[in-house]
Amino acid sequence: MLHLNRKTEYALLALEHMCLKEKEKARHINTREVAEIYHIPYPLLAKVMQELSRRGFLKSLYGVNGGYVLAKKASDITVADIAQIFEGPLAVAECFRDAKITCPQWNDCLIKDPFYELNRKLHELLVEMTIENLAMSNAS
Amino acid sequence: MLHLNRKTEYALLALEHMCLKEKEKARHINTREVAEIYHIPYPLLAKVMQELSRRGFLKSLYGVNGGYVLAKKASDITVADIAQIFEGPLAVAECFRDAKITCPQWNDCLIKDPFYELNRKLHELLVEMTIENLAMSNAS
DNA sequence: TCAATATAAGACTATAAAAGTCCTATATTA
DNA sequence: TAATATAGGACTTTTATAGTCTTATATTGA
Ligand code: SF4
Ligand code: SF4
Repeated sequence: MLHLNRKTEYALLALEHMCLKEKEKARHINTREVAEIYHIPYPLLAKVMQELSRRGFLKSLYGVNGGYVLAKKASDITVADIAQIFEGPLAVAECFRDAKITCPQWNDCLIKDPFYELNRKLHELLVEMTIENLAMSNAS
Repeated sequence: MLHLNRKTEYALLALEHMCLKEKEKARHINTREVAEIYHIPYPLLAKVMQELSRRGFLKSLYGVNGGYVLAKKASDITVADIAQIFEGPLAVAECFRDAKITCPQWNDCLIKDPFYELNRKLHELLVEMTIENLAMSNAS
């Protein structure tokens, strides 16, 4: 239960990899390299990278020696941001996700207030997890 | 993202309802009553109640005036327990769910340690949420 | 110049999980 | 003994996730 999906994981792996290797290699990092190291299906990771680029988290470069670099500081990218892109808004219950309430239980719901609190706390946890923090726990 | 499923919600609604109404009504509470109040499809809620009974959270009584009563103290039933029944073990990433590691990223995974911490903290939050606590926030 | 390389984008398929339905059996009571 | 309520299993529908395929575009370097 409460599973994050693979695209989110692939995105976080790629971003953290770039945070750790970017300066060391002093060049763009391409999708194939990341896919091979972490055994991620290339076409799927490519989609993920494109989405990150479209959303302004990566800057892309075409052609030979092309690839991506981080477009933001690693400390300004959170797991909450990335998960939101690939899985939509954080919502322990569906009534926190949609603006319009469609849940038939809503009027008499006994759990929505405590669940809203849970949602808030969980969001805090995800915001605390920045790419920089993730990278620090794996720095050699 | 990080959605709890409907069966879990239905189970929690039913349990909390029973916690609040059990003493007041001094009798068993049946599935139809709960289904009607909260607008839950009856056959689906029936399944949920049966599962809760099988797992020892409810005691059942057949026949006319039959129904269910709580088999444990409300303070001893947590959201973690109930969600576990209907959605399996808490696992932010799949490698925390299965004993045998099948994830191709595992060896080089840069995120599993921080994710494990997240998983632990999230579990704490769910264990703190007992049926009694839920009921208190809705007591009139 | 042109072949190789790498990103960009959209359509498509397959698989799995969630949600809901249907049917039949069994125990209890008024 | 008819009505009521739990028990259990099979089944269908719907939705979300995961992965694939194809084509187009920009850049580089030989
Ligand atoms: S109103 Fe209650 S039952 Fe409906 S989605 Fe929100 S928390 Fe769940
Ligand atoms: S090893 Fe890493 S990528 Fe694989 S499931 Fe665990 S956290 Fe996710």
